[in-house]
Amino acid sequence: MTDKKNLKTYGDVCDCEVIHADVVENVKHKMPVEDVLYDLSDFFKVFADSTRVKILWALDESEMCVCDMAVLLGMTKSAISHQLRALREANLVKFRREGKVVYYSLSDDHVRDIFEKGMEHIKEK
Amino acid sequence: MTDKKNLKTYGDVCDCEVIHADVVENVKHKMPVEDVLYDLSDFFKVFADSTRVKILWALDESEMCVCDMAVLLGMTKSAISHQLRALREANLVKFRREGKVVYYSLSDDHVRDIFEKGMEHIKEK
DNA sequence: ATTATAGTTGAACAGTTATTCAATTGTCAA
DNA sequence: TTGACAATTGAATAACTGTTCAACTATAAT
Repeated sequence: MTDKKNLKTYGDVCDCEVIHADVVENVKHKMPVEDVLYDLSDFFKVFADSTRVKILWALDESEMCVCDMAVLLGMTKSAISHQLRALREANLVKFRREGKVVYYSLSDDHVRDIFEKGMEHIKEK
Repeated sequence: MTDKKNLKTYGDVCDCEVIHADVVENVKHKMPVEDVLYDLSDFFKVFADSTRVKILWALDESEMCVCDMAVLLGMTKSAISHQLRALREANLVKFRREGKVVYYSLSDDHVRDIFEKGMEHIKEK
């Protein structure tokens, strides 16, 4: 038997009649502000592409120039460079220039941590 | 001065003339197989949307029905349901039916781990 | 059976995104 | 200064993705 005190109509907000108001209110107060969750999903977008994952994985092994990465992944320098921009904007890679060559490397070790957690999950199932 | 033994032409694979062959070969052997990296980026795609992040965050606080989530996020049941499908396919949520109502909850605690790592990164910069 | 509501699903549309191509910049060597 | 090449950039295209809408299924109550 459902407790009527926990039910409430929210027809104006959504196409629902019956919800658990106490649960919703409780969770609403504990949720981070909208901006944080938006930034978080934006951050994960960076990992949501196999090219960028490959680049990050490679840079976790060794510093490399754009040409190295292009050859390693069988792609054009242009394609790699576009993705490196996304990685730079997410503060995941840093670079140094040596003559005509630009060497990229990981800027911190969050990448390895996040990859590990992801790998744990996909291996389990 | 650059060591010429580390340079090699790969004109057939890419628009590069000069690369560090030893680095590339070394990294190539250490890289996981293509499929794994593809699965990994697919997995992160699930976190790459603010609606799904909100749902996961909410479910980490409390089990909820579809209506609850719809009201909490100010979205239609349909929109929520579509995203729940993605979360189900990624084995991130489980559900139980009680009459007409379907209750969702997290299927394991990888979500919390991954959110923590992501938050660490975006807070730093 | 009929009605009402929770939830799911498929198609369509709009917005986003990865790669390609061409053009450009920066650096070095002759 | 001219030529060569590493790297970046902007525009265009093709593919992908999230939400909406309408139709549908499942369950419970009258």
